[in-house]
Amino acid sequence: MPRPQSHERPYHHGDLRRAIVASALELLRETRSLEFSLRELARRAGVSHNAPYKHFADKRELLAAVSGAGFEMLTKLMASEMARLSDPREQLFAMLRAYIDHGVGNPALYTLMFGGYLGSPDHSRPAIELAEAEKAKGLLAGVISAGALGRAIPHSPRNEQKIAGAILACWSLVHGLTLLLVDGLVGPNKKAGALVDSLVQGMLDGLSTKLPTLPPGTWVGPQAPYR
Amino acid sequence: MPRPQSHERPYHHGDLRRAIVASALELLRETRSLEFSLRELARRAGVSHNAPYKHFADKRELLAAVSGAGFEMLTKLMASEMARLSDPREQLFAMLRAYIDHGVGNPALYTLMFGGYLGSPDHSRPAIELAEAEKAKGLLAGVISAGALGRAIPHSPRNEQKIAGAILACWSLVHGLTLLLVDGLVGPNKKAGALVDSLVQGMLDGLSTKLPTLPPGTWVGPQAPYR
DNA sequence: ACTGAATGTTGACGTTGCCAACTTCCGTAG
DNA sequence: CTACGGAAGTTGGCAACGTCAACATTCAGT
Repeated sequence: MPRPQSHERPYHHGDLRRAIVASALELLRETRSLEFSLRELARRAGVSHNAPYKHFADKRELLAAVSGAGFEMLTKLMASEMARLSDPREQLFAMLRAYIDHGVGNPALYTLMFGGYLGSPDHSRPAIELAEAEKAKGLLAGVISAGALGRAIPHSPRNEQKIAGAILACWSLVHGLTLLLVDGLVGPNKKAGALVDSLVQGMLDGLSTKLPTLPPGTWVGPQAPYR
Repeated sequence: MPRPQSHERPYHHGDLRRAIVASALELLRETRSLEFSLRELARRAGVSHNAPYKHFADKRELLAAVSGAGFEMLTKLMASEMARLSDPREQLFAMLRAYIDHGVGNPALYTLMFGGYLGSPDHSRPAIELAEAEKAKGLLAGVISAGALGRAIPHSPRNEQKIAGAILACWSLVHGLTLLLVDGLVGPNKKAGALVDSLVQGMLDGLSTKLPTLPPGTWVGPQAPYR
């Protein structure tokens, strides 16, 4: 009398963790909202409302994993865009466009990644996220170091600070623009590609001639936020 | 038998709406987290858990009001910083610094304002917010139009597009940088002022010589987001 | 074959956002 | 002056949520 149906629902899901993260990504994309419940994810995966706790200590931890997956997608996207080109300058542009597309194409995910959900109480981002975010930034840094600024500013120890400045400037610009687009504070965003092109173009030209030197003690990378 | 205490708790609070928004701002600043409950606010105001519903239809509406208050504070801050200077260029720098300070000094509020909490289902920001955000942007636009780009690009119909580009670039840069600082993805942020100075400096110099022309059809201002 | 660790389930608790019905108070029309 | 209608606040209830504790099932290694 056990098993009226044959091999339905084998008690152990097999790969719940992945299934849950996948469902979360799906939900984010579909609903464009980040207010989904842990229980809903469990339902979608066809398990009980408490099963996820065997894989995530917290809802927070779940969100961190989802965010991490988002960063992973982002780096993959940027890397593949970049791989099709050889000129560093063009690579840079392609990457930045990909960055924006990723954000605009999946606003809820982007908001989760950068919206500061995590790091509320102890204001520290989960390690998973930081690692993935670092990779994304590394791509940017690589291309810029490789000469996206033109040969006026070659990559040398002497230019370290200036290059760091350029990286930060690019990242900030693109990050901010993406958020503004996603928020609908600026538009229309059909032409986001062309938009960022012209902005970055102008900025890079400026940076190449008169690059900002970051104040000493500033570095581009993660650390304890606030204060 | 009514009124054992004298005139304690006069049943009608007097100015609940304001009190609630104030409490919310306080909570945001204190806890640096945006996960507070409507009921908690009611408790703080010394009213029942349902009183707020006489002033806000929704929690969303409450949050929108708080966000609006945040924009109001922001414009006030920027305006007062600006008023103490006369050179447009210096005004611009002061404003941008103020913008960043506002965000870094109150991360939870900033995240609420720009984190895309609102606009989930129908993806439209509450009107109150949009209006306030427009004012903030207006200040920026004013200063830039007034000549912050130097006399190479005076304010004339011919330069309309270029000026719009500069506004967008500045806003994006500062917005993105603020978020990165708040998120702790970049640091340390003690020197945020100097940081933005050098970045904007470089960018403006670049923009002044070779200003991006925005693709036709792009405008800087709110509209329906996504897609 | 036995056992311990993974993994999933059931049931419960406190809290939350919101709804409905009731009460208290104030301004104002008659 | 009084009656009354609506604004503002209260009480109680509901379903859903995040989380905890206890229990069930399965798998892996001896």
